[in-house]
Amino acid sequence: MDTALDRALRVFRERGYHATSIGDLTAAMRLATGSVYKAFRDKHAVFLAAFERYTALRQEQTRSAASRGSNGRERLRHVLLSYAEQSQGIEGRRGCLVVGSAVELSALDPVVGARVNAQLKTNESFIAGLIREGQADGSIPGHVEPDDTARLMICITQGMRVVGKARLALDGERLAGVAMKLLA
Amino acid sequence: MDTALDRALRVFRERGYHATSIGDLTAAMRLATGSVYKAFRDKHAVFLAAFERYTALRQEQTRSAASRGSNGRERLRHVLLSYAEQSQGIEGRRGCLVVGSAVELSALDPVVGARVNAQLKTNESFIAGLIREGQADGSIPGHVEPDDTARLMICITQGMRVVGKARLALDGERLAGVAMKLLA
DNA sequence: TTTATTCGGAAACGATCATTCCCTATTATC
DNA sequence: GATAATAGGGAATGATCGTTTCCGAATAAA
Repeated sequence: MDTALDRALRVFRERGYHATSIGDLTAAMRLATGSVYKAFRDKHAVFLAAFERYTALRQEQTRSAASRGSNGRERLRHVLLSYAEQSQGIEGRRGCLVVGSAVELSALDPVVGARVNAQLKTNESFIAGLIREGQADGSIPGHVEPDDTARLMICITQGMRVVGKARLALDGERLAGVAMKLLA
Repeated sequence: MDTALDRALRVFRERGYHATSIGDLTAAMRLATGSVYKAFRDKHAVFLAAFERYTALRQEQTRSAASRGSNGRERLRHVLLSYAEQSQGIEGRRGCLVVGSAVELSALDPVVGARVNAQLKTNESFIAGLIREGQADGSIPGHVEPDDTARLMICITQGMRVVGKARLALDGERLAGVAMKLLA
């Protein structure tokens, strides 16, 4: 079941919602039409389940990246590096389901829109938390505005996914290096 | 003709490519089905024409915003402010056709993919040019890396459009203020 | 072994899609 | 003033969409 969802996830990431047909879905999931509709109410429900799984997986990856740092500043740097890496190459071309949903569905589908909005806010407050950690442990100056900086960093990470989809190279070390100026 | 294209443009920005039917298009353009197919080869051609018009219009807006600054640094600040403003409110929810095309079509449609890629590179070198101007006129320190900084700023601007679609508020002055640290 | 029950597969359904065709005005030409 | 040419409007068309329904196989219960 989770493996089938992972396969659906991949198709949605590559093709978006509207461009993936049930045929694409069944081919990727190695399931027949009837079986998909036995497991899910409709295409929208498959998408929502895939979205939920994606955010859970990505959240885990991001926390794991953060944990590689020894203080707030370093944790933040590793988060940026992780985003840059994920946005590049074959994984980058596959795309981010949150960004894809924000652009393709946020304005048309209130349910998806709410989930995208919630996910962005979660990510943002996670970053703001890392900034405050850094200020507490002395690795980030106290005059840095956590909320504004976090929102800008969300723009950076989401922007990386867009740029990565368009096949522009993203040198994680250099980009993260420049971005760390925001913590000066 | 240009007004019809503007109307088509708006629909594509709001709904993306796959979710806009010919019916949506004819309703927005106030034209019958046959008339649309007399003016354009197919839906894809309408989209390409709308895309071209959009990038021309946006480029003009961005250059105009840049011209409001008196030196390289200030020009860059006005560009960021312009992007933040465009990404907000009703205009932000309408979305950016470049970002939308990058996410929805870049991987599926080579023609659109190439245009998106070219547009991003144009924007990026415009920003890099402003940075170099600033370094020449003394408003930006010489140790700033123009290319890396420009690429990161492209991530910021594209990210703003994503965040704006998801209805997160973007305070232009504050965001631009934080982003200007990248020029320190 | 027999009988339910569950699960996956494939054909069939109406709806909607992009596209084409034909008709009707309107303009320009002779 | 008649006629050719063109531009726009709307119905018809085949294809594809999401969804439903029905059928067969496999498993568990009796």
